[in-house]
Amino acid sequence: MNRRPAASRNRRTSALEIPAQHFDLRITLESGQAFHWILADDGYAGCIGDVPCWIAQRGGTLHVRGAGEAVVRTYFALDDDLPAISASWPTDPAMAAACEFAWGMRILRQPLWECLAAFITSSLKQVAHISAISHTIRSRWGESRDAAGRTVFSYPEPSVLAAASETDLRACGLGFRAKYLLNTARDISSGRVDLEALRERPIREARETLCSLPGVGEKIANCVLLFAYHRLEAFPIDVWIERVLQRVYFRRRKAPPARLRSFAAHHFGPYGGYAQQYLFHHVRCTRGACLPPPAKGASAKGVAGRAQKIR
DNA sequence: CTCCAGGTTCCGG
DNA sequence: CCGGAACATGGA
Repeated sequence: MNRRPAASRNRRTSALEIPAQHFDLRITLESGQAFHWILADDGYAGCIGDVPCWIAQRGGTLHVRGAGEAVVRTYFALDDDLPAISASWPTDPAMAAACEFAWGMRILRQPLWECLAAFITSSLKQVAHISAISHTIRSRWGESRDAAGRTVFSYPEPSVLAAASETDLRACGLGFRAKYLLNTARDISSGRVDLEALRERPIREARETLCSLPGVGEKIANCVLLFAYHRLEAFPIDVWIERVLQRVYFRRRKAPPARLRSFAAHHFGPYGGYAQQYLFHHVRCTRGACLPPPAKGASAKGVAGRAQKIR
């Protein structure tokens, strides 16, 4: 719906054009980093923090309405040297396949709070569910903005959600995550945790502080460190990445979590977070079909080994 | 109907 | 440190 003639949209001013090499807008916005961008014509509408905007990519050029060049370049990390980053990755077949599959994907620099909040709602949820929850929360408590003719919403401040009731949050489909989001919003708005101050802290300390927030464990902390703080060595291990590590790099489903963590930190290097996101996007899009078959007698409960329904 | 999803927390070996 | 169980919801 909402397909209207071009004349009804705000096109009196020409779009800002930004050259962007080694960049893929669609993959970047649909790889499970941010959850609020909506398809609008041949581009995406959404907010970069408080700034409503519409962005499309045609070849090596970004067409932007509503946001300035600096905001766009920072958010999409166009300053990252992607060829240099990918050159630092290990050269195994799985990594090479993911690199080719997702080439041009950038690690975003998202606003701290909205990234943290989105990932608190992410546990045991599919990406589509996380997006649905994000939109519900934004439309309920955020501020309405116009992005080149599309209505978009900012993410509500911590103080706003801190003043909401757990019942109202649960009504957004949050389930048991409602209490986590509410109590974390309270910790932020009360000042017990200062998200901005963590930018200056060593990654270990920042991770430890993030993990002190209710509903935030190591995985979500690493997602926030990577997708908001742009700590490119942060390596979130979710169910998909765990499968990749076990099946590709260990060849058996036995390595304990601590072993996976230390392996990832040493094997993927200072840009491990980028490598992780390429691997994640590839394995998720192929629903595990890109993984090697399980080692000999491994259980059939893995993705590729899932028994098909009989009849 | 069953299975699973970008996990965290709590609890006993 | 490790593995298990509980925790809600909705789509495939």
